Amino acid sequence: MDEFACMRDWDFEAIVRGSSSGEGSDPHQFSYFFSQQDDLLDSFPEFSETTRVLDDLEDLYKPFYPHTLTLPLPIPMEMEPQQSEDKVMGTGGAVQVQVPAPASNKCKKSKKRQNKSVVKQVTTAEGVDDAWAWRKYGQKPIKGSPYPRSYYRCSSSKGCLARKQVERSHKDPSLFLITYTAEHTHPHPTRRNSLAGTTRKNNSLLPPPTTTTTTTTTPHSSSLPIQDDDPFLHSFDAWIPTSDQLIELDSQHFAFPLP
DNA sequence: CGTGTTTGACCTGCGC
DNA sequence: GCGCAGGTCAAACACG
Repeated sequence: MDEFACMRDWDFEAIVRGSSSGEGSDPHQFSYFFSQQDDLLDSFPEFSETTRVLDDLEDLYKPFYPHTLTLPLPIPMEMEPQQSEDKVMGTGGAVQVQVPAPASNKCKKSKKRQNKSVVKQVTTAEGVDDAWAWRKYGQKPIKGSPYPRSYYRCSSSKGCLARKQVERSHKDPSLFLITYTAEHTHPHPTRRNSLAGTTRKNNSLLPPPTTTTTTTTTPHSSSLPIQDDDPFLHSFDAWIPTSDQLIELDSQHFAFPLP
């Protein structure tokens, strides 16, 4: 019937609001990330198509992550907010990798805003609240994936350019891939601006309305309705470190320190 | 009323 | 140049 009906069962806000918040940084996450990378690519075919991010990442980081693993943590956070091309950090069971900017036109499929992004892989089991407030501004179905991609921008501060994209792995629905773009231009907020409008109708912590999908599949719609039925909804926010929160591992690589 | 989500339309980059 | 796909805008609406 509605091919995309299943999408409604996946609430991306679960990840947007959720994900890690900087604790539990485990260097082994890096190895996990790369060991999972093939699967990750399978899970996100559109990723392997639209960007060569992960390939680049592997090339870039494989020589480095053993070094990262041996890093004594915590590390004094004294680094200048360097705008490095790529950074690496791991938080709260999630894996984050700063995606290097594609070299000029090397990446054919690269679109705008490829300049600076962090790819973060998280699972639904992860979730610690974070004070970043994200405002959803779009959702699009992604070719090759049954799950739509959601687009969020930081609403903690006006003018903040931080954005993130959230999409779910169709192979392993417990995995989400969050891509951060740009950095927050403001201090980490202690609390949200407001909770108004954060939930709609059938919300959050309610159990899924067993196949009550009021299909509004507009043939040409770029957006798909989703249900707020994810138990992790509102439970946490995704976290993205500012440049001054990162620890420089070498001239190009960074990690976030354990608390 | 302020802030959030939803969603159709529009914009832009890329491949053919 | 055209079509496709991804990314963004903005109006309408929901919620506290």
